[in-house]
Amino acid sequence: MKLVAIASYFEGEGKLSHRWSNNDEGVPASESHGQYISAIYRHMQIAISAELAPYRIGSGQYIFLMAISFGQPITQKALSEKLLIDKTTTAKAISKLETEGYVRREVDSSDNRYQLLFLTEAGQEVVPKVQEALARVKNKTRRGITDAEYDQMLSLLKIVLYNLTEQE
Amino acid sequence: MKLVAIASYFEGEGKLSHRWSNNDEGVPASESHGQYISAIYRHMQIAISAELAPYRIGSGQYIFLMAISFGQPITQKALSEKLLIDKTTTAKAISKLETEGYVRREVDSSDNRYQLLFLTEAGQEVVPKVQEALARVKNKTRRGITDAEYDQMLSLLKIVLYNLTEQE
DNA sequence: CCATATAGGATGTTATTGCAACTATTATTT
DNA sequence: AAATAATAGTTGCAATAACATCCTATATGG
Repeated sequence: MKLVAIASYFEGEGKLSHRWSNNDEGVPASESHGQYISAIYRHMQIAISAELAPYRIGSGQYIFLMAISFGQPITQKALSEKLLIDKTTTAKAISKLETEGYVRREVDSSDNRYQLLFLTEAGQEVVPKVQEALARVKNKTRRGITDAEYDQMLSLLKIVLYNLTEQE
Repeated sequence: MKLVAIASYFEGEGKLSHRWSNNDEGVPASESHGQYISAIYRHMQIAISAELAPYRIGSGQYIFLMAISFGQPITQKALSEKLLIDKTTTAKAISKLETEGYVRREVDSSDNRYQLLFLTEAGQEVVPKVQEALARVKNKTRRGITDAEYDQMLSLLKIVLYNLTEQE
């Protein structure tokens, strides 16, 4: 896939704006974050899939692997809430990670509804490699952005997410 | 789907940070935009799907409808490049819009490989409604963000997208 | 104690998306 | 002019993700 032009259908013939080509009037009021969020999401999926292919981990599974490694054991329900992902999506991602041998399920003996999730040995071993791969993608995509700007962007993204998920 | 907790697996037990709960040291270095981009993307898809359901337009089609309305006629190839979307995805989205009666295909007589895309009458009529629906989602999600901050966020998102798509 | 409600997961289906491979048309090369 | 390249689009397949629904286990109300 050749990526040539802009992401905004509001900009007509314009090219993807880089920092230095932003005009002085700022971003047009008609522009929306949605288009950029969407394009960034899709292309990050592509980049991460390529990075993690050697470990047979897809772009739909790595977040769960990382979350489990952060605080195991954890239940699927807790994962879903933490990552704001539907519980059925979580169930299927965990199944794949289990099939690949990275995650182990164990029924909580105090409440048989719960399945506690642990990393296997293979899981423990692969986590650092996944972290490195994710860091590579992150560093590539934030080139030319200062720490302060990056922090600001994250703060704003958090507000957007909050507005999307916490309202009425 | 109940959305309760945080989006970051780096934050442990923390809750989704709102502007006012950001600590003074700023965002931890380990946090990444990826998780927020992903969550925002998925929840925007949900919100937009709900808004556009009455018109039988899915979250995968509205961008194409808007882009066609912006500058018709246009080819699928041009749409794909403009929106940074794979051409096969474009083909399928256009098929749906055609089935719903919003878009019309016409072979370019000067080069039979091209199919020029136009809005139908129904398409012309639905576009303003789609714009309103998108504006509702946009306005909801940018509550509490000033114009200047929003502009800054878009500028930074553009850099991220540029880094993802224009590098080697 | 039993009926109902609630909670955690699993399964089936559908929509979005990208890749590989293909067809058809135009452009280029020899 | 014939063979080969390149271009626009389509089709088949697989992965991600959500919704509806169901199952099982625990909690709660009568």
